[in-house]
This record gives sequence, structure tokens and C-alpha cells, in this order.
Amino acid sequence: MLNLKPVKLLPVREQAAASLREAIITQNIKQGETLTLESTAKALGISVTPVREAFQILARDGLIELAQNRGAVVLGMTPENIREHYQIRAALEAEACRLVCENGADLGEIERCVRHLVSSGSENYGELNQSFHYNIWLASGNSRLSRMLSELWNGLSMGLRTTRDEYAKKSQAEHEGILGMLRARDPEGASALMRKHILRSMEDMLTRYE
Amino acid sequence: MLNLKPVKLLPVREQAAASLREAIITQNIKQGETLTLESTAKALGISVTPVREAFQILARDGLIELAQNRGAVVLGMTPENIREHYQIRAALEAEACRLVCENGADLGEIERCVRHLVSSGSENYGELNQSFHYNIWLASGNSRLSRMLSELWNGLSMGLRTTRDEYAKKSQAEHEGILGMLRARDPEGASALMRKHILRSMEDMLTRYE
DNA sequence: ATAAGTGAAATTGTATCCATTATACCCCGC
DNA sequence: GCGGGGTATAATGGATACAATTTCACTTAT
Repeated sequence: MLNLKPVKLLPVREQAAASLREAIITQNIKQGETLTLESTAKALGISVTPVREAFQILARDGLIELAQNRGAVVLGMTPENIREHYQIRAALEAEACRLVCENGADLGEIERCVRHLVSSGSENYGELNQSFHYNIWLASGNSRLSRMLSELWNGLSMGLRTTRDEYAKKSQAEHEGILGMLRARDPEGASALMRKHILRSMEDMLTRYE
Repeated sequence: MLNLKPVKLLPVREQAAASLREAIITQNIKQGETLTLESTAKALGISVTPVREAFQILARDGLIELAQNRGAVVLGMTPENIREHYQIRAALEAEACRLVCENGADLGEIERCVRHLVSSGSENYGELNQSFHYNIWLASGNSRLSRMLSELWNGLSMGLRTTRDEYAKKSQAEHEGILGMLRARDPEGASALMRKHILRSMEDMLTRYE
């Protein structure tokens, strides 16, 4: 069967959410600002109903807070926020590693990401890094876990394209360590390493946003 | 300051979601059924706008699935569903235990739950059990983690009031074990026990829904 | 019998309208 | 001048109606 990109677009509420998400993460919309339904609807060129739904989505993602009868205030990257975010990610990604070890999933895609990252330097690190994590989520066999992690990623992690070389190198080494544990099918080891990996990048992030 | 219940009620969309949630969990609405906006709005005595949002909430909770242009189909308690749910809970609750140990939070409320559960037998087990877990989430100091676990609980765990004595006894013993580890401020021990506790109740659940 | 065409029913998005509520402003008394 | 209270304004939350799109089932034609 042909493998073509579907013509049908995502529902408008999703597109609206995506647009707002990008604007918030790139700080195009600044922290503390409050978004009104009507003005954002106008800015997006749509009506308010899907905007309302988009607000729900963003609130779930932790990017905005819906104040009673007062609209959506954009949440920033407070240290507290970052810490909470990464602690949750650490727990879930560690669990994903554990599950991968236990269900003996194929590691092909994951290995490809690591190799690719080695060969291509830290140039398009961001993309490959996400790919690495994403494929672990998939391999966990827990679709809901995978969904939750995607949402978390959208909520914050994606916002910070780390381009610093030193970081990329350190991270790459850790990826290789995790892959090794996954190959050895060692649940405890793999999850522990992943935990450490994520908590370390949390510390990295905290030094920049405090 | 006086501690009174706020007069203001929850938004209608939340009430609608709660009502539907209960109906689904008690199997008042059967698995596989599809809900239409208008009929559920009529049944709830509200208009379709909040129902639409309630559907989003329930979809996020994993109780229904929103098919493109085709409505909301009620998801059942498939073994796969249960497994995914409990694996995630295990990871997050274990993390909560770890955090409680690390931040040295006060264990007063948690201890009260355990003591209360001992004295009152397995009569109102369900409520006290939830209280025990809930207070651990709170003590973790991670508000977002707490919210996510509440949502998960609403999504499935709450549905199955375990009244079987043997289960309550086993569970109670495990609670005491976890509390012991929390008192000792042993992150690894506490999180490992909590993990086991939840995965065991998963097995328990699976024997009933397979 | 298979494939296309048709139509009913539902969601999705649009457009308003009303009620409730939160906030800011102003005025008044002290 | 300062604080408290009332009022005005603006935005949400929800209701209602409607257009557009999509899905699915049923029918029909080859």
C-alpha cells in the first residue's frame, strides 16, 4: 500500500492548541500574560468554541492556567514547574525502560537513533534526542504511557532545544549507557540510568531558569 | 480561618464528566456503547457545549474514545487497559514515595490513615485506602504529580470498590510496610514496596476482568 | 455480487445571546 | 489620606441555532 501523508488535517482545536503551544514555548507570548477567548480566536482566524477546547488542552499540558471566569494566564518556566515536570518524566520514562526490558521488544529503532546521533555530531541533536526517547516509549508496549509522555514533552521539554555541545556529548554517553542496559534486558539498571539521565537534564535546565 | 466547603459548585462540564464517569464505571453505560452529544446533553439536563468539553475530559481520562466525526465510544475494562493503567500508577506512586522520603515531609496524615484502617476493620476500606494514597501524593510536594494521580484514580481505580476481606487484609499489611519505609526515609525501599503493592492489586484486578 | 451513489445522522465549527462573576475604579465616610 | 463598600465593565461559562463535513448504512445499477 502506498504510504502517503493523509490529506485530512487535525481538528481545528488541535491546530489552535499547537499554534498557541509554539507561541508560548518560543516566548512569543510572554509568561504572565492572559489570553482572552475572543482575541485569540480572532488572532487565529477561528471562532471561540475550538479556542475554548484548545485552552483545555493547554491547561492539561500545564502551559496555561484557567482562572475561574478570568481567562487563561500563561505559565512560565518557574523552577518549581520545571522540577515537577522532570520528576514526572523521570518516573514514567524509567518505567518505560523497565517495560522494554521485560517485554523483550525489538530495539532496532532505538539503536538506530543512537548510532545516528553518533555519526551526525550534535548538529541536529534535538530531533534525534526526541526520537531516541520516543522509540523507547513506543517499545514499552504501553500506549497510554506513550501518550502521556508525548503530552509531557509537548508541554515543556520540547521548548528547550539544547544546542550546547558539552550537553549533547554528555547526553549521548548516557543514551549509550541506557541502550546497553536495554540490550542486557536489565530492568533495574535501565530504569535507574534513565532516571539519572532525566534528573540530570533537569538540573541542567534549572541552572538556566532560576 | 474557618474551613468551610465553598458555596460555588464545580463548572458544569466537570459535573457532567463526573456523572458520566460514574455511569461508565458502574457499568450503567455499557462498554462499546456510543454516546451522542445531544442525547447525553438531554439526559444530563444541560446543553451540548459543556457536554462536548466533558467528552474531552473523559477521553483524557481514558474512559471513552473520541472517533473523528463519529462520537464517543465507551471503553471497557479490557485487561490491556487495566495493565496500562496500573503500570503508570505504579511508576508515579513509587515516585511519590521517593519524593516523600527525600523532602522529609510530615507523615502525620498518612499515619492516621493507616491507624484508622487498622481500627475500623475492612468496613470502609475503600475510602481509607484512597486517603492513604492521596496523602502520600500530597506529601510528595509535587502538585502536578498529585493532579495526575487523582485523574488516574478517577479514570479507573475508583471504579472497583474492593470489599473482599482477604484483599483488605493483604493491602493493609502492605500499607504498613510502606509507611515503615517512609518513616525510615528510605526512597528506594519505599518506592519499591509501593510499586509491588500496586502491581499486586493490578494482578488482583486482572483475575476479575479477563 | 460488487461498486458506486444516495441519504440520514452525527460531529465540528460558527455565530450570538444571556447570566454570572471577577476586577478595577470611584466615591464616601472616617 | 486611607480603607471599605458599591458599582461598572469586561470576560467567562453556558445555551441555542445553524451551516458544513463526514461517516455509515442502505439502495441501486451494472
